[in-house]
Amino acid sequence: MSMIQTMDADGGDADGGEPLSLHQRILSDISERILSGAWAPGHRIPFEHELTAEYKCSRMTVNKALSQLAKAGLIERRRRSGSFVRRPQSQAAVLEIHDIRIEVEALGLPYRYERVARHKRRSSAEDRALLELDSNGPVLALECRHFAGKRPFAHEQRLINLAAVAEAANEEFFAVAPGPWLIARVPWSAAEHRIRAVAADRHIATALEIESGAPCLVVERRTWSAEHPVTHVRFTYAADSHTLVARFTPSQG
Amino acid sequence: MSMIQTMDADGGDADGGEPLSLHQRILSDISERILSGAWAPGHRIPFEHELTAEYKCSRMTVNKALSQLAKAGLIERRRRSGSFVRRPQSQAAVLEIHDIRIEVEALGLPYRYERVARHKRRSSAEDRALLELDSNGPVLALECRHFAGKRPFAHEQRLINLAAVAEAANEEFFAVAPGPWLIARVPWSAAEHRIRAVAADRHIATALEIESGAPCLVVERRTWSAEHPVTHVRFTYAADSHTLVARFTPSQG
DNA sequence: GCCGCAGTTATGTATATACATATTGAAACG
DNA sequence: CGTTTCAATATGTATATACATAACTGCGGC
Repeated sequence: MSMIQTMDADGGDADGGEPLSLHQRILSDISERILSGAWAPGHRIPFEHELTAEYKCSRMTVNKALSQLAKAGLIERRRRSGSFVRRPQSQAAVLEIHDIRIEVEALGLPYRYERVARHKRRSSAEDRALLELDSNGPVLALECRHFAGKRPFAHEQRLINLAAVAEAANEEFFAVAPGPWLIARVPWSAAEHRIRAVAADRHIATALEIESGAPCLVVERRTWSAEHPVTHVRFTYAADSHTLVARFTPSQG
Repeated sequence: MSMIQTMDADGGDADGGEPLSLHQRILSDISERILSGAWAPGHRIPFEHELTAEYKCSRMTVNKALSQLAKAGLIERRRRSGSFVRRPQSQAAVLEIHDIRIEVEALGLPYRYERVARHKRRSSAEDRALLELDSNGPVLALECRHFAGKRPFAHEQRLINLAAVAEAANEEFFAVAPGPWLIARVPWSAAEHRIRAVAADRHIATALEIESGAPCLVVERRTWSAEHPVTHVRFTYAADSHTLVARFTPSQG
């Protein structure tokens, strides 16, 4: 009894070896077999009590690993029946959307920000549609440009709901871009992004110094914090200046 | 002693009440306070032993909740110091990329698939660059169209690595689109997506029945299974036919 | 043969306990 | 006064145990 886990060289595969906890090792062993295809979708993975015997550990430890695999969507657990490898369903990918300064500096180019216009106004019907706002409270409308080197990199059109972020009314946004300013102030938020291609209209074409009608990538983001609409922003990129990258790696717990 | 958890009406907030487990309730209580801004970034959340007293449960139960919050990125845990609300960093969003049939049918339009061309060949240098392939093994190159009603909805150019998916060599892809065919066969995969705007060239313009030079959304996907390149696919959509949607909700346990 | 009621089984959740580990703050010491 | 040491503390991981719950199995009664 007791025995409280010494966990040194046995098992035998003697691979690299930063100190992984046991449940993490179980998790990665199993997910590797699933991702390699050794255990195909539908395959029943060993019962908890079998893994308990294999790894000489308690059921809680095995359970921790399997619960995480289930939450990650790699397996499905059914009482009385066991745990089964799921078949991959919707292709989901994680899209990381960084601050534009970061994007530009990652290209090795100097970043510059310019505020083009700023209007405080009572929200129009169009504003309310973009922000998904009920009341006709005040909003701040901003137009900005982000440069990579000498060339315009992105055009930004933004609405800020002043009912949610009152302090924005006192900020000119000459020096700070509204994105980082909001991130520093609004604690945690949910967001929805819409991505599409458009032809540049005259206004955008001038702002981005491209031809009217040229293809552009548009990323629109709507942001909520604590259920309240905070901001709506539309970024427009010239076709050749920007590519979004999204990755998906199942689990990697 | 024992007491093994009866867990009925106390606490007092008497809200809705589908049967949440205790650690889930702790988790959602805390994440609500973080997301509402009540606990701002940097705030120290109660110690495990304090929550233990508040919820009258064991430390393991509290620990389970806090560990999950840490893994979800909402809090940061430091030994000896406590757990702290993190400040949100990179805006990350989950982009769900469904099968095109699903996308089209979600619009309420009839879906039709058409195979335009199919070539089996030894991989060219360009093929190898797209697939990130080392050897010059055989590949299958496909060109297809997806229709929504009478109009072309998307154009698909695909390479399949026949070293990874040998059976594809025997499939004509007249009736089945390569996407669903592969998903049913390749167990689990990692993927990388690149999204950008382009102007339609002559070939694409003809295929999508749009004007040459019109803006298009391009989604490229590279897929691996068990570290081996499986397929590279480029979908091209006419600007007005398609919008990608990505959502981000922090945590949601 | 069919239906309902146990019993069995695997997972789900929780407890009390034990020991490991990183970190901090204060006491002891040169 | 600065440095080293040490104990206190909060989290990290694991154990053994207990009971709950869902779902499948088979048995018995009709």
